[in-house]
Amino acid sequence: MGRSPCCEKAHTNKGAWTKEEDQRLIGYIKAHGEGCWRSLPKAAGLLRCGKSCRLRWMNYLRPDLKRGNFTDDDDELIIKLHALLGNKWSLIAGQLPGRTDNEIKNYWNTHIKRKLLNRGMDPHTHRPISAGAAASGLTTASNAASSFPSSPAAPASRLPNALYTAPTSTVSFARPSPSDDGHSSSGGSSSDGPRCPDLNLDLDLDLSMSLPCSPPKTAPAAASTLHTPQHHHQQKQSICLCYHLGVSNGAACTCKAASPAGHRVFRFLRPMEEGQYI
DNA sequence: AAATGATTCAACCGCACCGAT
DNA sequence: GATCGGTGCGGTTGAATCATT
Repeated sequence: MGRSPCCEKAHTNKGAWTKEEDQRLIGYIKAHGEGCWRSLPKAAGLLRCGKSCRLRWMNYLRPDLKRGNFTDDDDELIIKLHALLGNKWSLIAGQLPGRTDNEIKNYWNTHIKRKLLNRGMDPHTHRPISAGAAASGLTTASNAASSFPSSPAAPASRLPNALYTAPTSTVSFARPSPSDDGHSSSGGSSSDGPRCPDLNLDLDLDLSMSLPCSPPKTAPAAASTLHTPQHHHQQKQSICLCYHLGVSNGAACTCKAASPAGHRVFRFLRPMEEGQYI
């Protein structure tokens, strides 16, 4: 029973890649393109699992990867996107051209978590740490934050509730007060009342603004017939999230980057809630 | 200079999903 | 509708590197 393993483990290398392996992989993909990772190792003469090849290529060898430090702007964007999407690293990475999900995940765990903690924010909920447990009378948005995905099983469709259920076309998150930039746990935002008091963010989602990228033409029709989405692979039932985020145009929106295999039409998607229309 | 602890990040693992059959 | 193979994602691990004593 069960599935056959993705590769014959007894005959595959593991661990760090050598330069020779890298060159083989690069050479093969340059010649034949990505795709069919399962058969790639054999075709390329690599004693590696297909998944390992894919990971190496995606996270390290791809020519369009941006190496080097994250800027403060990157940090803030990641924080905002994490507040909206939770641990959906691939979606977050979709908004940071040249960055990989793995890189962002690592960066989050090693840097941004600490940064938020230093601000007195809970990196999971994006709420002030001391006020978090005591918070009551939560708004929709703060409910969304409190249900954030530390739970691996949390369906993606449940995550960005702040977006999904926002009663108006604009969702505003409280801006952290200057005094928060330290150890303040009083959290100026906690007294902001109904305006998403616990999400210490500065993220305005004005859906009435001029849209940076058009929603996919096929999405509305598909979305109109969808049922409850259960996962994040929703190209048939999704719209471009850039569209809703109001991400600046051009490079930031990588929605239209299709994978060589043509699986992904839009790279940055969010599932539609039932009954929701564009 | 050596030992120890902390941090970083590439890589692995298991699972879930999609498309094909 | 059920099953299977391929792929992608998120969580975790562990070796390498850095900082401190």
